[in-house]
Amino acid sequence: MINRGCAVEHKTFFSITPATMRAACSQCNMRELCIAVGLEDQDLHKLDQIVARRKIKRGEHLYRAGDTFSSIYAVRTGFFKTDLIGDEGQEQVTGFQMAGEILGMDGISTDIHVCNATALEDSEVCIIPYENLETLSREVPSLQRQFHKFMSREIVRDQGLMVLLGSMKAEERIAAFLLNLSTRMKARGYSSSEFHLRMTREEIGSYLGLKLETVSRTLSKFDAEGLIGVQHKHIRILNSQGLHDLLDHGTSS
Amino acid sequence: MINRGCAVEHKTFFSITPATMRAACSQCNMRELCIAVGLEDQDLHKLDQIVARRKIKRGEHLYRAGDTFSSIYAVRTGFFKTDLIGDEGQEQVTGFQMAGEILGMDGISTDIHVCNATALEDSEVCIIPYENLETLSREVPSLQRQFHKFMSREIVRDQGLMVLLGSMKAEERIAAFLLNLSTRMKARGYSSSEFHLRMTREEIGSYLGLKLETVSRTLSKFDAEGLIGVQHKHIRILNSQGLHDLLDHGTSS
DNA sequence: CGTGGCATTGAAAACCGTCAAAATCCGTGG
DNA sequence: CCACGGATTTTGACGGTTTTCAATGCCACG
Repeated sequence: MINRGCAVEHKTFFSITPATMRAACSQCNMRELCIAVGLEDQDLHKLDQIVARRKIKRGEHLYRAGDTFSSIYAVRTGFFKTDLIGDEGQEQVTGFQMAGEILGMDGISTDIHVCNATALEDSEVCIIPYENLETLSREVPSLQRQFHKFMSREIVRDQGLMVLLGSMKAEERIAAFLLNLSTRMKARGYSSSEFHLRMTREEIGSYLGLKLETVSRTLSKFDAEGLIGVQHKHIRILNSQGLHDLLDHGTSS
Repeated sequence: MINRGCAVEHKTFFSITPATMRAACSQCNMRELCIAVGLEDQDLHKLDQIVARRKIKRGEHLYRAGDTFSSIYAVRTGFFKTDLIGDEGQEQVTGFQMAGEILGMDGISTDIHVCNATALEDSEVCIIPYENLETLSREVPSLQRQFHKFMSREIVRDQGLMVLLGSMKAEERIAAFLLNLSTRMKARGYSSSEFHLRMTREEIGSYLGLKLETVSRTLSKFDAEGLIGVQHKHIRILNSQGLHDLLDHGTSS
């Protein structure tokens, strides 16, 4: 639906074509954030042999709940969301992923993806076929270690979100969300104080366990208090410390 | 503090003593639920070589947030909780673990445990030293695969909890919790309709993002409606379908 | 038999969700 | 270039659910 222009064929997903090109982890500027972190040159080249790339346009799915699992994906450029659709059709966003972050590890458990992964802007991913990754990580211990660290990091991230959802009030959730985005932008060389939200208020709300009206209201309140500047999807962090203080405070009293 | 009686030394954790005995996965009746599932006999024996056991008394910690990570643990008997302590000291329970389930994978990410693991009854765990597991899983692909599946399962479990915390009302959360416990008891050969809760109302509430009073009230309401029977920590599931119906309903409308 | 932790129950208040309406933005087509 | 329509966002008023505060009861354990 969002497919105007750029009329070249981009349909072949699992062979090397303009759409899915041989990757070059050894050349990638995301390699220090990605699963390739800390690998020797010779091991990077082995990784190059199994990794391909694929472009995903905004609104397209990288995979859907129910799809057979075959690969994990590293975001190279762009922005994704993952979500689950509950029994009655309501969406629950489980994460937002940016460059260097890994998608698809939910599928290893049962060989079927349990969530959807959708591009929120035109994006590019590295495709890491899981069977090949298993094989390669048997001969490259540092790759094995990194892969395990990334799975563990996902577990820790999810538990952090459980704390947020289980014990924080709306203002604390929004503050935590903004600070988290800010930190991740900074780690990628972008401004930590000014960025565009790639997701809707509804998606933010779903992620944080709030309704979109509550998200909107809270952002407006922060704006009125001078903590942030809000213009639609453009956010400026004006008082980072003030947002931090909101977190520590709500839990005390 | 809950250490009266049983005055034998139980202090040596990483050598083979009465407290940490050589395990025998090949003999273990939990092996089909545990990480050893599907392994050939010869591979089971290799696993035996690296696994030890340890008894944990009720109230004792298996590990604490901040501890250096060295091993993951498989629950052999008993019942555990994992929790995080927030910046201001409030507890957030992140999970309850029973026989066959794996603890400690949060530590792989940074080599430091981020959560506490506490025995809620006298328990026994299998200690699986992580370095050895990495090494062995390089030569035993089916073990490698199982380990990855367990990490992925943990991710999927956490995401399910995120859905619960992000979109369910109190009654739905309690119903989901009881049904989840019931299912896991049944998988271990216990009654699915009658069991003892090993945790307090406060721990249940922390896990489900509710206050203990709400947990108590909701259990009383279910009791009054004939869905369950409640006597302190003893629970009988009287109308399993009725609990299921609560789940589907709340999400519609 | 008394103490302390845990659980239950009630009443009031806070917080967030729901419903509703208006405003703004963005892509499309005239 | 401007006008239009749909999606998104903002804002307000109200109501419901859960939390908070408080008091009582129950049970296990010493």
